[in-house]
Amino acid sequence: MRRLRAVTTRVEQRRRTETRILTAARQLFGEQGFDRTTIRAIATRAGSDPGLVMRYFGSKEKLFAQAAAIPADGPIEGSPEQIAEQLVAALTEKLADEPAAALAALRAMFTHPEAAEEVRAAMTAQQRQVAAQLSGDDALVRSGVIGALTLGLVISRHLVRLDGLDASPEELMAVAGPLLEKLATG
Amino acid sequence: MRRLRAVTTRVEQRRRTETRILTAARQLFGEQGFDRTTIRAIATRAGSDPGLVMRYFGSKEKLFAQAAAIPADGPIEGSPEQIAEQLVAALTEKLADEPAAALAALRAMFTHPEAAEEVRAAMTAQQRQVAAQLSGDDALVRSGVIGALTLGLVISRHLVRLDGLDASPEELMAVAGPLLEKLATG
DNA sequence: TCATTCGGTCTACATGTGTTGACTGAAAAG
DNA sequence: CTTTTCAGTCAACACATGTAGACCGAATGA
Repeated sequence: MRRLRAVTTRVEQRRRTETRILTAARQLFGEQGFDRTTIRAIATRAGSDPGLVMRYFGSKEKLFAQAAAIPADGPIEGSPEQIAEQLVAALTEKLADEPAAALAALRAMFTHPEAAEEVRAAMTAQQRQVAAQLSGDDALVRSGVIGALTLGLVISRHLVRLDGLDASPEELMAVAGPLLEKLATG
Repeated sequence: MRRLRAVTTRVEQRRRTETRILTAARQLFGEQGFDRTTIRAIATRAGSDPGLVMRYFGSKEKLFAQAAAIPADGPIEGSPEQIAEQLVAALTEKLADEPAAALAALRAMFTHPEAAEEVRAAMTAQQRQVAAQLSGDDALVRSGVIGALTLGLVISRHLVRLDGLDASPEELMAVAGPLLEKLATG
């Protein structure tokens, strides 16, 4: 303990390396999905080694679970008008910049069962909140269409890079916002 | 040639086997995507042999290209109201039953570059037609949102099986139809 | 100063997969 | 009847990948 302070301590070095690996994993999972992303590629991009990746994260599955954890959305509640307002705000944010972890989950959800469950859970949670506050016997369908529209826009912009969706979030919401209002208010 | 007629002729047998393989491939590609679908699994489901699959289709890539070919949509043209009407008709059909080949392409597009190009091409084609007929300087954005909404609904229903989207196509279109009209007419 | 921990590197193994080629038997052709 | 073609089967190969374990050297702690 009575030593000259090392330039970087050991725990800090460990933390940095883990972060580099996790960042590289998020990027690659988001770009290529789960199956096409190899432990070796992650290690290379992180400037590290496949063996370390395994030692630190246990397995490719566990690494993915950590890298593709979707941050929970805030609660949605209030009158239909307030609901619409909150939906617009949430979607605007998702269009501006969706976190890399969420993009990784979205990319992988179509081929990776656990990623599918992750996204389903997140979407279902929001959907139930919305449906509970809406009136009308088609509330469930409308909340479903809200989810589908949200999913479609986020995917089309960040993953598919569809023509016309590379506009600014404001321009997009000028078009999509009224749709959400219509769906929320009936 | 002067023989008793065989129960099934050779060319016919060949055609049948090819069809069984193609059907099995479409199903599996649609259920699990490209990477997780193995030639062996396709052969097994088709009641055939991996070697035959290769001989008949050349490679896994070529088989996928044949299995995941998206049928082209009909032309879309006319006034904004007519455009809306045609969009509603097209989407209703996609919600009722999307062909297995299209589902395979949609499932694989997020991880398989050629599948992505396939879907992009189909969507871009329709999108250009729509954008050309719409008025307003946000025509491109609106056509993009139309595409995103369509994609979101089809994916959410057939691939993600989102809550609330298992309703009948009519119920869904009762909610989504007005959105398309709004997008088309501005 | 000495022993221990631990981040990092390298090698190797087991497994699954696309793909190839040899082989068989029956249908087709003469 | 003889030869040729070809659908179908089987075994094997080359390769990539997840994963485990041995090993090294520096930071750590007494």
